[in-house]
Amino acid sequence: MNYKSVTGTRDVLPDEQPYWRFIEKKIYEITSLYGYQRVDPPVFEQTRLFIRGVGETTDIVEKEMYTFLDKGKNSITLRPEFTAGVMRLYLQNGMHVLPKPVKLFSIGPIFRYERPQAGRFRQHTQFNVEALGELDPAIDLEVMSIAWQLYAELGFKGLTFQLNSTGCPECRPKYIETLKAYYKNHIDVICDDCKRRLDRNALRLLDCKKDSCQPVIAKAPVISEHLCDECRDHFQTLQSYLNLMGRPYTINHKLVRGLDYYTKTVFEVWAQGIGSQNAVCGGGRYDGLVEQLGGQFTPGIGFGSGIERIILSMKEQGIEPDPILSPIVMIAHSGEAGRKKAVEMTFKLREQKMPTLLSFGERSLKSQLREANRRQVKFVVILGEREIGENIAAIKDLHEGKQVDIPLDETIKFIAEKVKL
RNA sequence: GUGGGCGUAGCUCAGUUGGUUAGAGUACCAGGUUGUGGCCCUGGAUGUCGCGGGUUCAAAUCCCGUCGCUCACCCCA
Repeated sequence: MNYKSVTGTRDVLPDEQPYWRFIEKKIYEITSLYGYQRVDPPVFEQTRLFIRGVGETTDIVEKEMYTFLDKGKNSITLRPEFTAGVMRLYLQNGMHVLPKPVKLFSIGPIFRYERPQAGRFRQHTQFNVEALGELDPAIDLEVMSIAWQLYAELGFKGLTFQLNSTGCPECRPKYIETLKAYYKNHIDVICDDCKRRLDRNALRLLDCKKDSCQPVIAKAPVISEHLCDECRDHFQTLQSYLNLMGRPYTINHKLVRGLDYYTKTVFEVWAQGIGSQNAVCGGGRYDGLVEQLGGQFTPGIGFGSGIERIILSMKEQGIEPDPILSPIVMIAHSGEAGRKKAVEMTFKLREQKMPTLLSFGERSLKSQLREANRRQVKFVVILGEREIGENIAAIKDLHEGKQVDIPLDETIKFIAEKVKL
């Protein structure tokens, strides 16, 4: 084999397409139900947008971006997430004059240079939702509900949100100091990774999976008990809304997200069947981001959901997507006149929106029938010497195993009626 | 970036302590029906045994290197 797909990328073959269609269809239905409009920012942006938007010290920016110089010597980066690009799109196109909240969604590929594993790829596809300009926790509920309803309508069972609040620039730094102080008293028992986290990204200390660190995490100060009044109110109101709607959720004190811009609400939806990953969906509130990128203060909340992970999880749970319609008629033929008639009839049937296949070349009727069977069509129209001579078509129903002769000029009508049934 | 497992036919895999022309299932093609699919029967085609080097009379098998895939860690959808 001379050429292979690049590490961490994958081919989506016909067998998997029904999943994609099914999911996309549900996304369109639900976003329009909630009043979200689609936007498509470009796949690449100026590198500095992501550095500023995602955060200089995040893993994504430090080691996972596909960054290159184009021929004009501009530093370009394939998007490692949607939010920064959507914020840029919002500002550049003056969308801040629209009635708030501005509610947007996107679907498209995301690129991160990571080691691939089950449920993780270097190119994956995200369904992304953003709501801008609204502080009311009801918008948090709305955004979370989009994710919820999508998975519910796809057929997922036993859904639960993982929920936490990461505070705001007011209360979070104070909490981080408290957390650091606590950890410094236990520095002799924590793992090397955690020692590094203590300096660089203290919130991630809580997410360590090493057994030896668990006792320390268990007794660590909890952020929800260190929130400022505003953040605590927001968090409590959101919980009351979730209770009202009967949406199950688990307060997860260890849930911190890897991007710098999150404030207040952070959440994930977990699923089975995606290897050691568990999130099909992750998101939260980012009230300072638009300002950070040069706009006016504009609160926002959103999430990203990985479609490949949704599909893996659907397969795991045995959820079948709606099938894609395949051709139901095939035209077989023999002899010069039959062949001509077959070409003509194929295209006429397609003009009538009848999904039709033409048998190509000069082959035995047996081999044409075999192909028809393999392609799972229901009807085969046979146009051979006998049929042409008698000005008829033989129509064989492969499911029933029955065959009838129909006058040539009535065959299209005959099939059209059969197919309707 | 770190660690484990694995690279044999289009696909899924077998290949015993190194030993003749490397196998099975499935898919594919043909015949069994000189105009009729599926099921069944018979036959056929298909491989640089990932790549490079080494050990040996002899390597798919052992050793080294390399590339790739995969799972996990970090992190994330």
